[in-house]
Amino acid sequence: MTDPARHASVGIEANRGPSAAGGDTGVTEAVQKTVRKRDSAGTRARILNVATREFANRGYEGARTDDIADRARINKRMIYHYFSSKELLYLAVLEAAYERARSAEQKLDLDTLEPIEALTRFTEFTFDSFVRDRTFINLLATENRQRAKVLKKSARVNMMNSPVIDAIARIITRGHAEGTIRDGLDARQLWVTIIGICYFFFSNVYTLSVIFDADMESPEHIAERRAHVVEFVVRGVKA
Amino acid sequence: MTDPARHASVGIEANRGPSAAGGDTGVTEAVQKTVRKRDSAGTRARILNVATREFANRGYEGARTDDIADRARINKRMIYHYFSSKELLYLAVLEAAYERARSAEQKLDLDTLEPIEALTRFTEFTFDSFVRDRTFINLLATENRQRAKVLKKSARVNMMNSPVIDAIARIITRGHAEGTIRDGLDARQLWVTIIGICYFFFSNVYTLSVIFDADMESPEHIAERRAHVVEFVVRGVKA
Amino acid sequence: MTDPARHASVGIEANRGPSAAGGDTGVTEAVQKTVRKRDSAGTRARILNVATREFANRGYEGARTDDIADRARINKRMIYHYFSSKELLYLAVLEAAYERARSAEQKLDLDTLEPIEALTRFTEFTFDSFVRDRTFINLLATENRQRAKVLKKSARVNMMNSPVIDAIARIITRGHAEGTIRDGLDARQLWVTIIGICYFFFSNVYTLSVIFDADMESPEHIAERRAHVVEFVVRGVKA
Amino acid sequence: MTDPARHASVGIEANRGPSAAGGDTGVTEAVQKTVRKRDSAGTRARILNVATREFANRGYEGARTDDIADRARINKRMIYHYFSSKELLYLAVLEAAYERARSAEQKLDLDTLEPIEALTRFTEFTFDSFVRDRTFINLLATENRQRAKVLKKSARVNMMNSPVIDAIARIITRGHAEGTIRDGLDARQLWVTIIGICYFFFSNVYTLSVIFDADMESPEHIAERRAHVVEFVVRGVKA
DNA sequence: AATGAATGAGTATTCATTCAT
DNA sequence: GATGAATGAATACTCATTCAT
Repeated sequence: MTDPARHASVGIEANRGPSAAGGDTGVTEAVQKTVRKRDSAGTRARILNVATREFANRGYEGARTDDIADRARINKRMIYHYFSSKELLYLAVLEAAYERARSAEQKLDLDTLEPIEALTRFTEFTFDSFVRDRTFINLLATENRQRAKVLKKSARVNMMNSPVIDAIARIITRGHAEGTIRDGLDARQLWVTIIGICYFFFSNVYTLSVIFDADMESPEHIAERRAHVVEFVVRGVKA
Repeated sequence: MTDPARHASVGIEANRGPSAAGGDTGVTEAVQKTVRKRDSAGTRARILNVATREFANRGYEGARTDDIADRARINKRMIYHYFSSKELLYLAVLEAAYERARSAEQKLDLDTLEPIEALTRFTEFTFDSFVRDRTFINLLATENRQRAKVLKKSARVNMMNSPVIDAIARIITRGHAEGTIRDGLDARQLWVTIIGICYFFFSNVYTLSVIFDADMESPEHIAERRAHVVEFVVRGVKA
Repeated sequence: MTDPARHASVGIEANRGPSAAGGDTGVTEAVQKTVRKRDSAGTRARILNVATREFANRGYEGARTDDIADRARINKRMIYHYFSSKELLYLAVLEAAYERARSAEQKLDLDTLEPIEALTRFTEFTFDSFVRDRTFINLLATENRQRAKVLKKSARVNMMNSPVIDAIARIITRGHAEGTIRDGLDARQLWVTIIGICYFFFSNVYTLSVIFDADMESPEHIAERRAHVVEFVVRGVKA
Repeated sequence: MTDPARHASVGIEANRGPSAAGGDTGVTEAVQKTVRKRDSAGTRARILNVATREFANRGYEGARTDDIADRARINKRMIYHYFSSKELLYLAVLEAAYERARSAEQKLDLDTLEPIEALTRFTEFTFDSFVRDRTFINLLATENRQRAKVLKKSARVNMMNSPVIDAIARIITRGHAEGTIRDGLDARQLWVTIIGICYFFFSNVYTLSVIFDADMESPEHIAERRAHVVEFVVRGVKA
C-alpha cells in the first residue's frame, strides 16, 4: 500500500492474466519475491493468476486450494481472506476471464474495415486467440459441466459480450447495404457460429488427436485448420 | 447363462445406452428388478449405464463410485469385479459412447442422397443428436480436460470415425463432379466444421444462456439455431 | 479317487512342499493341468502349496485368498470347502511346515556320528536348510508377530520338536562321557542356540544387507557366515 | 515456537521412544494433554511414538492409520501433514528405532573393560535390551518380511551400526594381543552371532512357548537362557 | 496482513466370506 | 465337487475450511 512502483507492476500482472495452452502462465510471481509482506493487491493478484491456471488445467473439482496456495507462495488462509471460498475464487477467475476476452475483442476496430475483411479479421482473431491460450476454453468447459451454476451468480458477466455482437451487427448492415454480405444473417447467430467453428477444434483437440491418430496441435494441422475455417466463414456470409 | 430370453433383453438394454440431456436416462433398470441375482450381463450393463450418466453429468473426478453403485443398485464391489477401476469403467463408458455415435451415423445412408442434400441431412442429424442427448458432449468435455489421458489407452476408439468421413469424401467427390460442391474442401476438415458448428452451441448452452440472459435450450432458440446452422453449412460448401 | 498313479504324484507333491528362498516353489501344479476335475486330494494339496508360498512371502495379513485361489487355479470357494477359513488354512500351512522340518531332521542320523561331528553336522544341516528355503523362517516371523495366536490352536505341533532335542541330549551325554563336550550344556538351550545362530542371519538378511550395504545373500557372504557359525558352535560346546 | 520449556519436554519425549515388550509404551502422551493445540513438535512426537508401538505390534500391513490417529489423540489428517504417507511414517519409525539402538550401544564404554569382560557386557546388554523391549525385533521382523523395501529408501540408516562393530574389532585386537581371545574372529561376524544368539529366543518366544508348552517369557526361563547365552559366547571367543 | 496447525466428512479401493447354481 | 456372482465392513488417503497466534 506504499510503493506506487510496485502497484504499477501488479496492475500489469493482473491485466495480463494466464496464457500458454496448458503450461506455466509465465506471470511475474518470481519478481514479487523480494518485496512481499503486506502487499495486499499483489497477493490477491497472485492468487487469482495461479487459480486461473489451476481451474483451467484441472477443472473446478480438480483444482486444489492447497496447490493454489503453494504455487502462489501464500498461506492457504489468504485465499479465504481475499475470496471467502473456493467457489467465489473460481467466480472471480471466471469474471476476470470474460473481462479479458471482452477487452481484447474491443481492440479489434472492426468498424474501420470492409465487411468481409472485418469478419475475416474477427474469425482469425478468434482462432488465433485459442492458439495462444486455451485457458478460457477450459474454464468454459468446466463451467458448462456444472450448468453455469457459478456463473449464474455473477452480477458482472451478464451481457458483457454485446459490444462485439453490436459490431458484428454493424458489419452485417454495412455489408448488406453494399451487397457483399448475404441476407438472413443474425449477428448473434453469426457470432456463435464463428466462435463455434474455431472453438470445437481447440476444445476437443486431444480427443481429435486420438481418433485421427495425429498431433492436431502441430503448426501444420493448425495452419490447415485456420485456412479452412476462414474460407468457410467467408463463404457462409457472402452474398 | 442358460435363458436366451434374458440374454436378449440384456442385449437391447446394452444397445440403447443412456439418453436425455442431463437427467435420468430412464433405462430399464427397474425392469430388471424381478430377475436379478446372478445376472452377470445385466449387472454389467446396469453399471455401465449408470456410470455413463454420472460421468457425463459430473465429470470423471466429480463422479462417485459410491453413487454409481447405489444408483445401479449393486454392491460397490461389483464395479471392481467387472471393470477393475474407476478409470477403466470410465474408459468403457467412453468406448461405448463412441461406438454408439458411430453406429448411429452409419444408419444415415448418405450415399443415396444428392450431395447438398446429404450434407444437409448429416448436419441436421448431428444437430438433432445433440438436442436429444448431450451425454457424448459432456464425456468429451471431461476427457479433453484431462487431455485424453484415458482415451489414449483405448485400443478400440482409434479411427472409429473414418466411415462417416469416407462418406463425406464421397459426397464431396460427387458434388464436385456434378458442379454443386465447391473446390478445396477436405472431408476431414468439413467433418470437424459441421460437428463444431453444431457442437459449440450445445457444449456451451449454459454459459451462453447466462451471457445472453435467455434459456437457449428453449424450442424456439433451438429451432432458430438449427436453421442458421444448416443454411450456413450449405452456403459454406456450395460451388 | 480312482487313479492310483495320480494319487502317488499328489503324495509326493504334498511332501515336497515349497522351497526356494522367495520365488516360485516350483511345485507340480502344471502337471495336474491335464487331469483335474474332481481330484479332491490334488486340489487340497495345490491349495496348501500355494498358500504356503503366499503366507511365507506376504505374511498372514498380506496373503490374499483371491491370489491363493488364482495361483492354485481353483475356485475361491474351494478354499472354504477344504479349509473352512483363511485362518485354518494358515494353520494347516504352519502344521505342514513343522511336519516337514521335523521329518527332515529325523533323516540326520546323528547317533552314528562322533559328538562334535554330530553337532557340526546338525549346525550345517540347519544352516543349509535356511540357504535352500526360507519359507519356515517367514512363517515363524508371521506367527510370532501375532504371538502364536494360531499355532496355539494346533493340537499337532505340540512337542513335535522333541526327537531332535532328544538326539542332542544323547550327543551331549556321549560327548560328556568321552570328554569331548563340556559341562553344563542343556540340550534344549543348545538346540535354541544352534538354530538361533543360523536363523538370525537369514531372518534378517534384508536389513543386514542394507546396514552393511552389501548383498548378504551372495554365495561369498553365505560361505563366510557358514564357516564362522560352525566354528563358533564347536568352540561353544567343546570341553 | 516460542516457549523453550515446551521444547525441552518434547525433546525428552522424542528421545525416550516406546518401550515395553508389546504392551503400552507408557509414554508421556497423557502429560501433554494440558498443553496441546498448536504444539507441532509434540504432535509429531506423539504420532511417532504411537506408530512405533502399532507397527511393532501389528506389522506394517496390520497397523491402521486410523488406530494410530485415535491413540495419539490427533486428527488422522495430521499423520499426512507430518509424515506424508503410512510408508514414510513407518520409515521414520524404523530410523528412530535404529537411532535409539545405536545411541544406547554407544553408552556401553566397552573400551575400558577387559576383552572377555567387554564381550560379556555387550552380550548381556544385548540380551537385556530385548528383555525390556521387543519393539525393535518386531520392526525388523516386519521389515524383513517385505525384504527391507522401505529401509532401503533410508539415507540415514546406512552404516549406522559401525561404531559398535568398530568397538568389537578393537576388543578382538586387544584380546588377541594379550592372548585371551582366539584367532580367526571377524568383528562383523561376531556382532551378528552375539545379536543372533540373543535375538532368536526373543523373536520366536511365542512359537517356542507353544512347542515347549511353557511360558518362555517367565523370569526363570529368561534367566536360564541368559546364563547359557553368556557362557556360550565366552566359550566361543576364548583363546 | 499473515501463518501453519488442526479438523471431519469423504473417496477410491480391498478383502474374507457367502449365495445360487 | 465345483463355479462365479454378490456382499458389507474396512482401509489408506484427501479436501475445503477454520483455529490460534
